[in-house]
Amino acid sequence: MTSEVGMNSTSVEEANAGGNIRRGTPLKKGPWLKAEDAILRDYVAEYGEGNWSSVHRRTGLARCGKSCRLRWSNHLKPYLKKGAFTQEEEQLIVAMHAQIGNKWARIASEFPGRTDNDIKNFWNTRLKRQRREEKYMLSPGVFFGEFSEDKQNKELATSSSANSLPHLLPNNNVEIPTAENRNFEPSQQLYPPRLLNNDFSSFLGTPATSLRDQGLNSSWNTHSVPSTVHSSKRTQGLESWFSNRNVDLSQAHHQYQNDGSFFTQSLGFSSLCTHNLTSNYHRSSASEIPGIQASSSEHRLKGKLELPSFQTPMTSWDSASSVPSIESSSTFIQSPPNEYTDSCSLSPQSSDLLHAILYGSQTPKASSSNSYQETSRDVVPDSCPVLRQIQWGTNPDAITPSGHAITSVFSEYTPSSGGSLEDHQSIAPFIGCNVNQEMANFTPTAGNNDTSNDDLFSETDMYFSPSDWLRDLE
DNA sequence: AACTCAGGCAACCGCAGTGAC
DNA sequence: AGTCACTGCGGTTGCCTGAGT
Repeated sequence: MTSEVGMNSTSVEEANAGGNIRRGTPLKKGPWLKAEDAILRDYVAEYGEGNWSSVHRRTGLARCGKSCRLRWSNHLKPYLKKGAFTQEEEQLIVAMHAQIGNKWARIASEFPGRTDNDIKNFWNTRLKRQRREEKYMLSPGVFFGEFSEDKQNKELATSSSANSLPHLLPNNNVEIPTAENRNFEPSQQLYPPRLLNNDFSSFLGTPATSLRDQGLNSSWNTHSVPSTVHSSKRTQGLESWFSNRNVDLSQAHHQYQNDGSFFTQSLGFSSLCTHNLTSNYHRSSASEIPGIQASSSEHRLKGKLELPSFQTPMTSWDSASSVPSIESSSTFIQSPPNEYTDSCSLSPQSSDLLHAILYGSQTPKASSSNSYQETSRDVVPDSCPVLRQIQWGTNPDAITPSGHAITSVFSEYTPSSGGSLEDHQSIAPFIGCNVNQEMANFTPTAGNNDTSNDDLFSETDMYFSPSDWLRDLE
């Protein structure tokens, strides 16, 4: 038979082979054959996209319309981008997910050539890893008896009930109806999500040493997320990671003591995590950390060197200061080094697009502006508005597409409610401005271990509240 | 070499939204 | 207003592959 789209019967039979499928018989499932792809391509060439349900009727292809649509949109469509996500893409995905959650199609719309399935798979891969870590971490006896079984169960239930990293989402229980319906505009919406907020406020307000001195020790250990990954992988991962970057942790630690925020940003850990890392790296100082047995420092080192995910288990959130940063972990997990990274020995993650956005001018740019911008320009297609806009954001002095300097854009969208200096300055650090004194003085207090998730954020939300932002952007 | 495990990916399923009738 | 078909989306599952033991 000759199909209506010009395919001969041989190709249709070939395509339907194996399933013993003819018209009127059950449709085929499973992997697509090349012959099936060819039929579908021909069909689309003839009739265009859409009317997927008629594919079977017109071509004899034993696939349901739904399957055809999926196959086309995910694999056969022209200009689809295959291969691994670039560092910039990863950062952007993380940032967008932090803002809008599991809106894969929405996120994918900002990635020309990428499908929602691609992005979803990418994210789920991360999620799986996190779940594993979570499971391991909550195993009785794995950690330090810090948490009661009740608490573990409760928190495990909490974390697993949400559709995705709920504890990471900036608006965990908050709808962002308007925000997700409008075009994603990084200049507005890449403002620090809650997890960034907490991370930021943690290191901003209180150096780890202070927290330690205050006896806030509960969360220290819980950051050491052991991994089910082979130890060889772990050590290879981070040890080489550090060595490749000539990261002098002793200097880093020293710098952290003097400027906790910078070091935390640079290393990509939340402050406590950072401190743990450095402390463990210097074994002699490992015992400084409450609850950590110096004798097991070697093992802990490996544990800590596990690639962290920002999807840190709830159990580690006893302190508001312990929320890992979104951009840091993604860097650790996903990001290979690049030129920009290597140009800043103490700032292995400073190459990150998000880092550039969030920390703006804080990171010195090698040879003024070109090194980074050229790099990003190379990877940012003109067809990707978000990435282009982010490029704008990397330079605090840059002019946005709307003709505003970043700082002025920031001012534009600063919530007017309260109209306070605090509101402005709360975001300021992310674009390289100074931090108000109130924030700098913020110190998480010990003894609120029973803090609920909401309470956990309450203090920092005073400073950063994406939902407030989005509401005020209305 | 066999086994295990994690990562990556493709595909399916179910639900919801939308437009035509 | 109700029904139906179509489409889009998000969640989930299963398969394949590579690395490690």
